[in-house]
Amino acid sequence: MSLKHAILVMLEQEPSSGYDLLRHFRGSLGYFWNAKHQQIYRQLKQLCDEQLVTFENTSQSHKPDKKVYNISSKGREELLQWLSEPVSPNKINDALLVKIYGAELGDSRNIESELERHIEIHEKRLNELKTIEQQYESLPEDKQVANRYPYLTLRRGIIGEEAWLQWADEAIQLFKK
Amino acid sequence: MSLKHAILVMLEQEPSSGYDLLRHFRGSLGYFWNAKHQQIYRQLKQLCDEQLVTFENTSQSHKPDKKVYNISSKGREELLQWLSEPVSPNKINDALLVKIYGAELGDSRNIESELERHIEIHEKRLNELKTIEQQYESLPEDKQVANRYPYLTLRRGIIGEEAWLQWADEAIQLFKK
DNA sequence: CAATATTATGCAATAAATTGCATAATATTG
DNA sequence: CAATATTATGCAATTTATTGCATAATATTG
Repeated sequence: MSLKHAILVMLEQEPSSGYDLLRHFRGSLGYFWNAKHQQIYRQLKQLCDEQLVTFENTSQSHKPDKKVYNISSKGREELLQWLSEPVSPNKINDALLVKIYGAELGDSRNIESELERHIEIHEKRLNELKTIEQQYESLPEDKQVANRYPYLTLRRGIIGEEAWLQWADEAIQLFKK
Repeated sequence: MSLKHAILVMLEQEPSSGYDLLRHFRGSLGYFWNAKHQQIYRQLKQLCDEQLVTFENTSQSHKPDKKVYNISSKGREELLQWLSEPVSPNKINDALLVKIYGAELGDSRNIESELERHIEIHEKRLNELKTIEQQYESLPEDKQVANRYPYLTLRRGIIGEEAWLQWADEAIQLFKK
């Protein structure tokens, strides 16, 4: 499980509320980790129990109160430990590919339109990522250097989405035959 | 959950035992669905309970008995139904990227060697997939046409792995700086 | 001939993720 | 001004996935 560590990595960068983390997961970091708000809030509570994070109640004007979480020194230790351990490569469980695998059975036009729907989603995603990349490229060099590792994860997203779309092109051509 | 449907899709192609399915998942199909043997056996039992599959006990000479599962007509219905429903795009939860995101904190040489370890795994995987592709390409045309949809999923694997390695190249260059 | 790998199956416990439910204030759009 | 979206939080139940344990026969390699 790395939701724990994904959260710690983010808190290390800056103190955040559960909602901040959620947006982070949905936005720029969503191309490498996904989590629902229920999962995040629960995980934050657990991290509190394990004393890996602390929090402060912050009242906001005209908005509900929020809890701003900070990584603790114990949390930083845990994170460093985890960073030094090997992780296993990503497992792919891709329902769309299961469908395509079985396309002979079903209505291939239906599956084709499903594929087109996915293409739109991936194109949108790629555009979002490229926008973030442009923002990165317009940063002064020192800030680019400071963010080179997070930038690498962005590159993974871009290269991954481009490859996905390249594959989808091949797929569509086969469906059109 | 699509393990259910992944199994049904495979049983639709040919009757298999739990162990056959496991090898299928580990081998040619592993690039789009992963499952442990415990999960497969349990799922097969559930599919039996739901009457989506049937099975026959087959005794083998010099080997333990096995149960060969068949998709039932009810199972085929269920599968067709599922094929017509939309699925949501794949969620990516990539622990390696979490690590790279946080590489500034940890020992970057450590993370670099971790990356190299992953590169070897992905290179091996790509070679396996390309071997399968060559086998496909040497099939007579009618068989190629018959397997064009499963072939598409193979293409997804190849394009995906190539893109991964392309990204890893970029990443290694940055670590070497 | 001993160790290891492969074929073959499964239960039980735990961990993780998803889904449903629940609240509540402000902001925005039509 | 009503509807919808956004900000903000969380519990409970269910579903899925992983890990540990367990067995047992044959095949292969050193």
